[in-house]
Formats: sequence, C-alpha cells, structure tokens
Amino acid sequence: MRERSIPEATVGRLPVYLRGLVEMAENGAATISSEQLAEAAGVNSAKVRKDLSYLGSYGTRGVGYDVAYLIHQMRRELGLTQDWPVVIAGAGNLGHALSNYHGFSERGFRIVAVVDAAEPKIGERIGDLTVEHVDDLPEIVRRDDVAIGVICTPAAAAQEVADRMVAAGIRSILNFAPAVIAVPERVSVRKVDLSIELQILAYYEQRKAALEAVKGSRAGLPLEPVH
Amino acid sequence: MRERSIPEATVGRLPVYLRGLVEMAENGAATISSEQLAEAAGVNSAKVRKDLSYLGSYGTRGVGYDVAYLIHQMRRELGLTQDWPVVIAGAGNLGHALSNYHGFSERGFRIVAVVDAAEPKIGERIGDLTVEHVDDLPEIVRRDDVAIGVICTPAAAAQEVADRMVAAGIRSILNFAPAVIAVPERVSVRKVDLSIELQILAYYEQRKAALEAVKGSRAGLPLEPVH
DNA sequence: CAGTGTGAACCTTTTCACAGCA
DNA sequence: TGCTGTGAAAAGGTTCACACTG
Repeated sequence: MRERSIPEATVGRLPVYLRGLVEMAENGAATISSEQLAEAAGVNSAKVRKDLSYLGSYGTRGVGYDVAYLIHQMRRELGLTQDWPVVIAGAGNLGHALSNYHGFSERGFRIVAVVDAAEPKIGERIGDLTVEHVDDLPEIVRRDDVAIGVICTPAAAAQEVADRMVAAGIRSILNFAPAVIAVPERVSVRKVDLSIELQILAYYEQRKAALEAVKGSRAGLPLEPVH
Repeated sequence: MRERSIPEATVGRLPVYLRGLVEMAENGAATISSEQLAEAAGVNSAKVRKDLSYLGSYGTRGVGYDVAYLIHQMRRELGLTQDWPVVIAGAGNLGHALSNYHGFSERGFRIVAVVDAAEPKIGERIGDLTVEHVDDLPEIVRRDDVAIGVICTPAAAAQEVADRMVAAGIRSILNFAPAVIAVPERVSVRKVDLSIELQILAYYEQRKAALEAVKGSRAGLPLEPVH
C-alpha cells in the first residue's frame, strides 16, 4: 500500500487501535497479532489487517506487528506527534466537564481557553483557566495558535459560535450542541449528540421488546447488532 | 415500503430529522418538503426521502410531509412514545454534567439514579438525586424498571460496571469510558469517545496542513469531507 | 406541476480466503 | 508453520433520475 488517503471508516478506528496498542505497550508486549489487536479493539482481525495495511506494510508475517513501531507510525499518521491547542465555547455543565477531562490532555489536546457569552461566567475559574469572553476568540486563536474548537453551548447559540470560531480562524470543530451547524467547506465538523445516542438505543431496545412479545410465534425478525 | 428492519444508517439519522421536525412544528409549519428537512438535518433530499420511505409512505406527492403526523410516526418508530428510565454510573465530572443535562429529560430519558463505587461519593446530591452505591444496581433497576445504563467511569472500571449493569438486567448501554467493553449479544452498546473525536479531527487537520504545504505544486490530494 | 417514492447505478465498507513471506 | 497483506466477492449505503400522483 503506502498510498494517499485512508478511508474514513478506517480513520475512525485508528484511535481505537492506538489506545489498545498503548495499553499493550504498558503491559510490556513487544509484538501483537492482528487477532490480539482485534480483540482489544472489539473488531475482527481481517478489519485490523486491512486498516493497518493503509498505513503501510508494518507487520512481519508469521509474527505480527511491533507494538512500539506501530504506535509511532500511527501517531505520525494521525497527527498526534504534535500538541493541539483547543478552545472550548460554553462554560456550562458540559464545558466544565470537558475542560477538566483528563483524557484530552493525555492524548495531546491542550485546552488553552474556555469562552462564554454570558457576563456572569466571565472570569470564573475552571481548573487553571479563567473563562474569557467569546468576543476575544480571534485574539485567543492567534495567541495560542488554536486549530480546534469545541462547542458546548445550548443549541440556539451553536451556529453563532461556529461562525465566530470560523471567523477567528479555527478549522476543525467538535460540536456537542444538539444542532446542525453550517460551516465553509474547508472547516471540518464532527458532532456528538448525547441524546441522539440514547434515542438510537431506545429504538433497538423497543425492537427487542417487540420481539419478546412475539417470541416463539414466528421465526422472528433478526436483531441487528448495534453500532 | 412499510417493512421490517430499518437500516442502521437510517436509524442514526431519524433522531436528527425528528429534531428538525419538532423545531419546524414549533415555528408553526404544517407541512415540510424533503428538501427543507434535508436542509435542517444537514443531508441531501434524496437521503431524506429514502430514509422516510422506510417508515412508510407518509408524504403527499406535490406537497410534502405533514409535520405533526411525521413526528408522531417517527416517535412511535423510535420508541419515544414512552419514557425511558436511565441510570448513570460514575459521579465524576461527566456523570455530573450528564445528570444535569436537560436534553435528556426533554426527550423522554429520565435519569432515575446515579451510582458510584467510591464511598465518599455516596450520598452526594446531584440535582434531585442522591448518589447511590453501585452494589444497589439490581435493586435500582428493579425499582425503576431501568433498561438503559450510561457509563461515565474511568476506563479501568468500565468493564466491571458493564458486567454489573448486565447482571442487574440492563439491556442497553451508552459507554463514555475510553475502553472497549464486552457484553452478551442481547445487550446493545453504543460508545462515545470524546478524545477519539478530537483525534479524528486532528487527522484531517494535519492533512489540510500537509496539503497547504504543497499547494500549487501538484494537483493535490482530495480532501475528503469529515463526518 | 411540484415533490414523493423507488428501482438502478454507483460507491464505500466489510468479509472471505489464500498466496506469500519470515 | 503462522500470520500478514490483499485481491475478489459480498454487503451496505448513497446518489441518480424519473415515473407517478395529489
């Protein structure tokens, strides 16, 4: 392989593999088979091999993959060899929780600022940070070379905040607000909608209940796997 | 159509449509076209029509869809005509934020309990709730007929909590812990991994930077859309 | 005649199965 | 011999384009 452009589905799994690999490394494993990594990532081994093949031929036939080397290559490919300064917009419940979330800093995402629009929030302390005004976004982005913004505002404010982030020069947005936001093509957006996840679970849950109700009477609708 | 089993990809979008429809209804719209709904949901209209066709033929040619009726059908299909009692495990930052998150209750997901394993947390108040001990899960699940559990613990505790949830009779799990959890086949699991989302953004961000660097010199790698 | 509903084409992703190599 | 790497087949998802209808 060793070619440009990793499939989107694969990109989404690489961080999962990476986490598994780092854990393996901590446990002292020097090499790992696709079978073992698949186990750790909760997928099948064919998928692991295909996915890793997009990074290059880093395995050894009959042996497996060198854990340390694969971690290195994966970090390089994912762009995790550098630190990523992140700004969070919205100092509510979720904004607080994310600002304090250790998993970010552990993986090289440094929260450099939290902004909000509400006067009473400004100046509030969150860990080492002080909540700044959203008007200061352009300055913050310049000051800390921020490329990634996280939106934790209510839905009604999400589009405006997104616009301000884009105007300030942010090029990637993680949106937790339950709203669809429009951005220029050059800006990447990913969304995480907490209640949508529950609604999806409810759908399958309800199906299971419906299935129970007719149990035995018919062959039964196949219950598709979730996620 | 009107047939069993909606494709997974469609199930994931229905809640987005639903949100758009509810907003339209609040704005007084009586009917909506696939084009308008597509706009609200951030997808194209062909997808909307295909997706809605799995629910049945609820549109009127030349007119569009009746908003109220479509909301009703969609709620029914998603299993949102009932309330879903939810238990949250882990009274840390995220557990707190989710317990207080209004978006859940607004959509019929009622947080009935927060549990934790750490003694000092037990008895702590979160909104109207008092943190209970994880040992009491079976009783809580019985008491409130809980079907959905949310894991907000550190990664190291996730599998054990999942096991306890399953043992207590929970059949759907939303996992926020950065860990893969194994559950019996009958249990649905969805995961939300906050730092994985950032890592995916970092990947595309880094690609964009790499592209800038060679700008003009070559035709350039196509920059695939994110999410 | 505007806009749905849907076959058919197309593209992406997953899985299979095995050749090839350490 | 054991496990990777990958073509080829299968499944799943998206988009096209247009017949059909209220």
